[in-house]
Amino acid sequence: MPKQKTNAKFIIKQSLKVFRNKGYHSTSMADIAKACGLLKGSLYHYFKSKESLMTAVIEHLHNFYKKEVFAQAYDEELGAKQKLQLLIDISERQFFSSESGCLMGNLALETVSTVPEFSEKVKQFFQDWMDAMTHIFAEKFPLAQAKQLGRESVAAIEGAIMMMRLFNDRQFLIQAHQTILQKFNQTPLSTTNNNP
Amino acid sequence: MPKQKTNAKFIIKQSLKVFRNKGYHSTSMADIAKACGLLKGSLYHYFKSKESLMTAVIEHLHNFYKKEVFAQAYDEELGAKQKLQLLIDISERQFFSSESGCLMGNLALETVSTVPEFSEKVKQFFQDWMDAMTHIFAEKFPLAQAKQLGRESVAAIEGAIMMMRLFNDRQFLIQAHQTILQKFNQTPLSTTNNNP
Amino acid sequence: MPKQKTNAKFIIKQSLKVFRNKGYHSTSMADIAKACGLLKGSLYHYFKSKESLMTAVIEHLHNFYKKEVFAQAYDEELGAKQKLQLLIDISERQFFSSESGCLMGNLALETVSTVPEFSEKVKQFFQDWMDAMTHIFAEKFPLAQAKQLGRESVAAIEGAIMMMRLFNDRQFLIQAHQTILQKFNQTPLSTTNNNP
Amino acid sequence: MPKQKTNAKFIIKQSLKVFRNKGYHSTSMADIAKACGLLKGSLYHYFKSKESLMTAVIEHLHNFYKKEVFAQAYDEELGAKQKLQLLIDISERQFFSSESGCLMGNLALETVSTVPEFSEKVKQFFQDWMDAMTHIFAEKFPLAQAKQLGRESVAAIEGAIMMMRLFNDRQFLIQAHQTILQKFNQTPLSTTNNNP
DNA sequence: GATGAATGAGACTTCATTCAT
DNA sequence: GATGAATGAAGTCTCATTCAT
Repeated sequence: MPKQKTNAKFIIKQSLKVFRNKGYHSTSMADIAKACGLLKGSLYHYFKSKESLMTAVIEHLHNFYKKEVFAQAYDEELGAKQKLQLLIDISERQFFSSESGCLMGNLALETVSTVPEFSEKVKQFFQDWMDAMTHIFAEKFPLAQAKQLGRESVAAIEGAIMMMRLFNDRQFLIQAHQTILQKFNQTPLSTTNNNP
Repeated sequence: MPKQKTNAKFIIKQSLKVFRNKGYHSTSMADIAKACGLLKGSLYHYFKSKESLMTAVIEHLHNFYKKEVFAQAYDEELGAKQKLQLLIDISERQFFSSESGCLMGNLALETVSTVPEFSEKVKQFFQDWMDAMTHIFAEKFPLAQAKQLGRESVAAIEGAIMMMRLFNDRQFLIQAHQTILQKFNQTPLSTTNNNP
Repeated sequence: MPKQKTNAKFIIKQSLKVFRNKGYHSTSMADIAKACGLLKGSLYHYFKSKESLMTAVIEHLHNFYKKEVFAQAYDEELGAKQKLQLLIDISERQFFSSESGCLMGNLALETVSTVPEFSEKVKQFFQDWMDAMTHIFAEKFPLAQAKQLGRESVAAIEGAIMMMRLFNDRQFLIQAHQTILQKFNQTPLSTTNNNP
Repeated sequence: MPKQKTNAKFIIKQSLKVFRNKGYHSTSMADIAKACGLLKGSLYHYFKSKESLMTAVIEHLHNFYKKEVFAQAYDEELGAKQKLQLLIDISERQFFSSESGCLMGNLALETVSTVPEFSEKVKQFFQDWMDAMTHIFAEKFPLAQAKQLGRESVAAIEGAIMMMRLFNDRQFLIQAHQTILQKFNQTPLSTTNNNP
């Protein structure tokens, strides 16, 4: 039975929820402290600033996705279609489990012009995600097309999450995922396609 | 002879730029004042609060899109495909002209959980946009499918704008628009099997 | 038919009402302008500052009381008791006609330590009032006692007006006035009172 | 070993002095902070707003009077006259010790039309005071008359404090108290004619 | 390690006052 | 004389951060 003692990991996990829900600027250190059952001052034993806490949260989340989600794309025991389905299932579960959308997407829009340090990390996250998708599509499609599909898929998912949250309607994300699967099932663009 | 003094419209236009770039919470009234060549206090001659200024900005932008963009979808002198192309061209020009993405999308994520008043207005904006897209698709596709396509198109565009801004790469939006056009050219799902 | 045109007198009269109701510090120039049907800036054609406007209001009210109220105390065609009754009747009517108590009393408490210029004028007002009461009592009582009664009467009336306003109960003032009349009807303190 | 740090009680006591002297609206949080040896922001650790601080001050003062002053009226080991004398002595000492009059009276006039929340509390204070006076008078006078005397006494004291402060002359309050004692020594109005 | 008092910069907002029109 | 835009100082309040206990 693990003791639920306060430590950096616990603070990160609680912060993640608060940041994802309220955004970076609207979240106060007091909000986070409350979510952790601490007082404001205590947070500074673990993180030297709000910004460094946010950075830790970003990295935690990025690592989580790398291990739990993107890694599936490189599990060569599975077929491409299986992998795609798996990625979609896992991330759908993630985004459904919180009502607050995607922290990385939220951050992308909120801090791109105010906290460039975050942008770099958020870009890396999305790059990894697009690479994973590209890798899957590349098993069936030419690389250039696979890249397009990877980029487009991630963008479509993020757009869908935005609309899902705004309208409180999960159908947006479900639909986006279905469309991605359909695209995978399309015939690749053949570069040479003039048969009788 | 044009009036010289600052007026509400000018403040709205300047605010739009600042809000779109920095977000709502990170933009101070001093930022806006500077962008308008005024001092903080002077803004309160025109808007009684930061929130009411933001509301005016939202409404201004919504009206602009209604008149200049969405209206094209209902111009029955044009064919559906022409209309779709027109919508895409106009909004692409809009989103390219600012480096800051889409204010409505930014707001959607930033304020959905902190300023519900804005969310309502942002929702109306996206609903109008989706309706316009749906109206175009409905000329070729069954209504249910047209609705899906309308929702998906708007979501995809917003996702693409997010990525475009983050990666500073217009290709995301261009690609999203191309995909929408391709979808329009697809064969509709036939709801009726064509047996004798 | 006198034209109700804006002039200093009109502004003074409107200001009096607003100041009496809201107090000096809580009344803004915009409040006064609205009560006069003007805009803020226009007030400065008539008074160079809020303080000078307040001063004019004090002087106006002081003059009004001198002429319409205190003067009765020196109308030697009337008997002392008649004069007292008259003073009471007139001032009761004044204080009943507004729901906002006594401007001078309000000012006395609100600005005594923040705007000494007002205090001096307010003191003169109350001094004139006490002198008038003293003058009446002096027709029946020895001067020292008359002075006491004059001071006490004015104080009691002001206290009653305070309570009247707070509790919205005119009985306080009515009762204070009755008590003053009773005091007048008492036998004077005889300085030599050792009769068998 | 007494705690060293500032605490809410200390802030309340310092605030009381400042509010009583300058009034509610003219007192800034910076004024209070200075009186407490703090900076503005620090006050908000103890009170969430200026209004809630003022409320705490009112309640503190009300409780003080209930325990230290009004309670004397209900100490049935004393005779009515003794009690009256005691009440007067204690409150006289209070009002002499500050040069700023009576906070409750000041507030009554300043905030009756601008901060209704305060008015309610101020009314309760004066009601308790009048009840205490009434209780004493009722030991000698019929209840209706005792009520009148109670109301009138409190009103007269407040009026006297106003004049005392304005003219910087303690004689006003001394005189008011003497008059109250004299009234107590009067013969009650007999409600029953004493015929056989 | 945890507290919570204290800080000080900066946010939104109000308002008396000025001045060009 | 009247306007209302503009000012700038000052007010209330928030918050990331520090630090003695």
